[in-house]
Amino acid sequence: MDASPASESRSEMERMVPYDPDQIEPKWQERWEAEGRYRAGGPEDPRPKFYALDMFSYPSGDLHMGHAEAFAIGDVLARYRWMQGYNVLHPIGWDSFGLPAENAAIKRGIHPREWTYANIEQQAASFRQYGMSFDWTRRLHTSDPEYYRWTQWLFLKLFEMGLAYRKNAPTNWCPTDATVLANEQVINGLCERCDTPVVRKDLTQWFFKITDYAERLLDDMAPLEGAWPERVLTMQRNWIGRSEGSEVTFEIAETGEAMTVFTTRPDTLWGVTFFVLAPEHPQVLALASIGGVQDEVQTILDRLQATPLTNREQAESREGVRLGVHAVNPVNGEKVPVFVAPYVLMEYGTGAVMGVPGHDQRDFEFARAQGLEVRVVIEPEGSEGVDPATMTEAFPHQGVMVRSGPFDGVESPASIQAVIEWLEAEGKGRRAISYRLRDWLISRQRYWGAPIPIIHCPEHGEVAVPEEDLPVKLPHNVDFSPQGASPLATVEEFVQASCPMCGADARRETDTMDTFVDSSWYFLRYLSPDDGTRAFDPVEVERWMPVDQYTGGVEHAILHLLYSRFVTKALYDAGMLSFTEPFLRLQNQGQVIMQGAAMSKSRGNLVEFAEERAKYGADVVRVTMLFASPPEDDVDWATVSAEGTRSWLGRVWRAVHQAAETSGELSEDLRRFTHRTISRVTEDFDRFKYNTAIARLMELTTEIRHALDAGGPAREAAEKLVLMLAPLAPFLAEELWREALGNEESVHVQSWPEFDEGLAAQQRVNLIVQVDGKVRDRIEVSPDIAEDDAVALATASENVQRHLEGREIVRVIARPPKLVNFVTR
RNA sequence: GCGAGAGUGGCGGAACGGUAGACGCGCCGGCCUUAGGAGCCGGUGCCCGCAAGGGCGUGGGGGUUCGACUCCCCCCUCUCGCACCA
Repeated sequence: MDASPASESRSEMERMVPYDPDQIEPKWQERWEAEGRYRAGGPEDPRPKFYALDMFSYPSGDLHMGHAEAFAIGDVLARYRWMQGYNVLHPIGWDSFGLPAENAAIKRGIHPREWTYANIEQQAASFRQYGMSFDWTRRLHTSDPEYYRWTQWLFLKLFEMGLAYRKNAPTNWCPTDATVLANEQVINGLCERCDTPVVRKDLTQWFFKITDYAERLLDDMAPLEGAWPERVLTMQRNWIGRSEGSEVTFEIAETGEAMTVFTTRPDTLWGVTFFVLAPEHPQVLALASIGGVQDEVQTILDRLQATPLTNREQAESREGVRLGVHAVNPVNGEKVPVFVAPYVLMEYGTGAVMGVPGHDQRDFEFARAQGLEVRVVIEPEGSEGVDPATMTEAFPHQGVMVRSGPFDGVESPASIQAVIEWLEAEGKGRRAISYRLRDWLISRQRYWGAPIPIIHCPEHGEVAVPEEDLPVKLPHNVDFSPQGASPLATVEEFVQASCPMCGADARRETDTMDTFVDSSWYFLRYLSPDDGTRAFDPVEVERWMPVDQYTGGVEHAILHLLYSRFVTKALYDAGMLSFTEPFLRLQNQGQVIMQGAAMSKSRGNLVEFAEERAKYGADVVRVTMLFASPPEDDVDWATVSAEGTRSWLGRVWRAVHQAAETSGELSEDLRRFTHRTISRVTEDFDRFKYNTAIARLMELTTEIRHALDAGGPAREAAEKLVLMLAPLAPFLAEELWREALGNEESVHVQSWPEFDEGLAAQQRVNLIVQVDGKVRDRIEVSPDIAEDDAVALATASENVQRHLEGREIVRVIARPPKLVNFVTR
């Protein structure tokens, strides 16, 4: 290779200022801000709208590389849509209520508010340094009274609709910290903070009736198919856990009271040999007294009471207490013994099950442990009978009904339907659907959250705080160290209230709301963040919603996304929204891990965004993240090369500067390559495949380099390169666009480059010639080569001739211009 | 156990059923340099061969096809969710 290109670029380099992010990034950040560059257009804006939403940040500290990944992906899309001519709304806010603020405050002796807002400021500064195209005028924090006022309004709305209610429920309780813990805060049965074994405690709690929406939450997933990641939809489906079956009513022989069970297999009713109640079932103690076994039952209850909800070992045992009463099987009048056993859960179905040991593994194990009869009433088709005495496990599959009275010989699955219809006709049961989904427990005995706007009146019970009295403000000076009750209960002036209905002395609710309530509607608040008269402006909501693209981590696959969907449907039912699904498309980005492990402070492998940014610059961090893998895959920061990215952006820097000095028509080759690149990069952007888009841009950079080294013009190609680089490396692109290429206007208001189909098409392609499927030659041909010509060329190939020697061609597969395959014998 | 997804060079990763490994990291060689951890040019799946060329290669085994990383069946491994859901 000739040495002169190298020396040429060397002299260029000596004249040229080197690529230095520190010199360009702060400058543009300030100017964009001053120009209001990313403010969404108002109602008069004629462009089509695009609502690009990123899952907002929890202010637990400064940004780390996980944020860098997630927000880079969201930002590239927003910038790309701007360039495509959309009016883009790309807001940012903070999910700023929550337990970590309290924990940090307790640990450091500062107020949660101080800690929270200091972190927010730090994150906001980092976002700016990162080049995020946020509309800062819409910024919100869920812990601001101006925001949580409307979270309280939402609560009242649901309360009014009968969707918010209070009931007694078991919770996780840490005896040392004297507080309730979320399930996530119980690690292996221990309190995450003090390692004390967690126990169960029944408390009266507020719930949202999300179970009323189970069916719709399921049905409305249909249009999300293909637009949301499949696994998120699957997780939501599993979480809702719909089971079809029937309810069947048994009768307690000794008392005559009805006892209903839910079963998905009513075709096994003739195999019932016992009946089991959950220990917490409300009838248990009364029934136990009949058989005189209250003490045994109480022992189980006490032990359960001391067992954390998350500890399942307890329930895996097959212990149980015979209550001494009997249940009458409605299908055959048989009396079977009633037990109480911890393997039956109060939370699912009716808290009572019919015991069918022949066809349910848990029932089978229980029967063996308790010495109960196992009866086979379903047999595999064509089997000559199963002996219960020698069974080692239940037969839970479908089959033919036997020993089932009128249903003998009926096969499943039709048998299930037949039995249900028969039960309904006989008045012994009915078709039923059971869900795994429970109501959403939203009360927290915590300080740093939105107070629940309810007043407890001795006369009128739970009374809504009148809307005009909102917000119910969080008092500032509160001892928020864990006491057992909500810290707000210790603030007498907060608690004291008068009943809005009768004016009598009353007490304010002291629980605060789960932070998932805050985040279940924030995407609506962005649309009119300063409206002091209502939660959201319906006109703006009509204009912007639903969200066109939602970007965030899979960790919210269930909770946040399910809650937001629920709240949207509830507001639709309230007549306040015209749509029932908030997010049209969902994009999950992968996690950023470090040396094969999830990043965490405790593991000591947390990579701070600020450090990487200081080392490489924002553009390099962005591009490195995006180039490492497709957005949905995990990225191990230890295995990616920011150095490689920096060196590429340096090449871009030099090539564009040098190309800017050239003028005139591009060479045919470079022009075609440029158009081809635009075509492919556009396609990659549309598929969110930023990694391959960057690879294409790297190739274009190399082509420009070659053209320059050959002394040819490259300016036009460099311009296109910079335009396509703009969403990915916004600072560098802006600097090159305005300074090196000398444009007046920002690169970020330019249109995405167009390409000419004809030019983008390849003018020479490789014709693959195969003999029996093995590649024997590659011939460069025109893309519009005729089949005959292709076969002729292929036949003429020397190497192909060698392989055809002595063989008979039985078939020729020709797919011009790509392939000719000779099939021989 | 159930459900979902994934297994491709030393590494991150590319490949409408049609050139496997684009692009990058790393490594090797060259150029330029007083020097270079800068830049530029080239090479780089494994094996045989000076080369031309050939053989083998996408977790394993079958199948469909002229042709399979890609589609179908069975198996193995890994990751992630859920997990006594009656």
